[in-house]
Amino acid sequence: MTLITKAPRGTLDKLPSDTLKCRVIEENALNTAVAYGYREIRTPVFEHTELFKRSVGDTTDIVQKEMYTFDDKKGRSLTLKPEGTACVARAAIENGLFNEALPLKLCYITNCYRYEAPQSGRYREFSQFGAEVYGADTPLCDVELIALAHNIFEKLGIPANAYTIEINSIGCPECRRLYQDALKKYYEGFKDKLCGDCHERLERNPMRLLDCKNPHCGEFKSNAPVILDYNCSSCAEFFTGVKAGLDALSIPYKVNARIVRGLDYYTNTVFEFIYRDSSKSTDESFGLVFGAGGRYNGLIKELGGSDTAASGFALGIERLTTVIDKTGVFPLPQKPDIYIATIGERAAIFALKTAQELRRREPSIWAECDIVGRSVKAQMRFADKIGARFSMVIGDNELDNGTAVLKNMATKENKEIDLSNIDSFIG
RNA sequence: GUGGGUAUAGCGCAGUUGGCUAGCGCGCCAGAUUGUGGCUCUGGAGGUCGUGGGUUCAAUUCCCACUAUCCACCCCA
Repeated sequence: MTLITKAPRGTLDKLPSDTLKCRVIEENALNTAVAYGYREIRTPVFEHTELFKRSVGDTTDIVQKEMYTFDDKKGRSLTLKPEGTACVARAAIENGLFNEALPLKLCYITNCYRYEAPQSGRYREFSQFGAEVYGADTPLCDVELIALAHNIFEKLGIPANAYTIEINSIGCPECRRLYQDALKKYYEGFKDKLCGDCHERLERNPMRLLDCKNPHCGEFKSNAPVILDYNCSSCAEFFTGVKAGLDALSIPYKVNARIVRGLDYYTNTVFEFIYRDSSKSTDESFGLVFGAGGRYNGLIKELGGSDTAASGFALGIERLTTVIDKTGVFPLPQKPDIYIATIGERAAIFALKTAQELRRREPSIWAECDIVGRSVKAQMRFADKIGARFSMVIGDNELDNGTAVLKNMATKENKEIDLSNIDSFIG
């Protein structure tokens, strides 16, 4: 299999059984968000490259090596969106949405693109559900966001013990600067004992030192400075408020001081939803992050809007699908209500008309009939294969008599019905 | 980007110490006195044995490269 019959690396065909799962997740997330006052927004798949450099951060891996960037025919540099938050922020600023009643709550489902090495649960094209709140700089706002996610998981049937909500506060930019300095100073003491990756982290992104998986470097973690100790009094108070709010709603969470987000724009609250397969490993570090988010108060101003607080999260649809496959139960796919088997041209036309009429009367009725001219036997076999609940055979006899036999495929019960009265088909 | 595994029909797999028309299971299509499903039986369609080179009389099998895929790292939803 080569060339044109192979999907590009890192992409995924969503086959009928997959799209069904995606729809369950998407409809659930969207409908649940509505109950919290979120309204859906859709933005372009590509944006000016500069948007992501400014928002995600020039030094992040996403911007430095993972973006699908190209020049259009007029030489403008465009980039396929690597995440949703920056795009929504841009659209909100551009369209003056902050002039509406605040807080402004927006949600979206969108595909994202990152040029990374594909791996389990990681694709170059993936989709996210996201929710963002603007103009609410309070712990309760963050609590409500986490509550929304929690509610979505609950409605999807994911058991509460299958995942953890892990929260942390990385403070305001001032707290973080102090902390990073302290962390750097601490690790510089062991510089010659660190692994190669950690040497780079020390320079580029010191907070990443804490989740190095090299056991050698791990030895230094326990005594390393903890970011929560460096939160200033107002940031600490904010974080206390978040915890109190979650407690009040009886939403279980764990404080995990090692959570740092990869994107530059986060401030204060950060959190992750992590699936932990207990049968696979007892190691704390093992887990699939299927959703994450936090507060990003600086972003709107950074992009040229007025100073507006913001907070939000994103869920990975594909990752959520694997979590539900392992823990929850997807509803069974729908089956046809009736299959009309036919003999001869006259009956085929009659069946086509009848099926059409049934579907017009009752759009939820799924009616099928033969369109490939197969034998009655083959038609019945097909009806069975697709799981039709009822079947009937129409031939010249039935057309002349005006009656036919409706068969319940499961119980084999037969019932005579009047072909001239289409209502007798229903029920 | 780094390291390791894999690559034979739609799916899951055999196989050849290099050699006749490359097999099996499932699935798909059709038939079993011609107007009826699930079981059974029979038949059928479907494969450039990932791609390109090399060694050889001969390569799906050996060697090399490339590509894809999976796993781990980096990073992340």
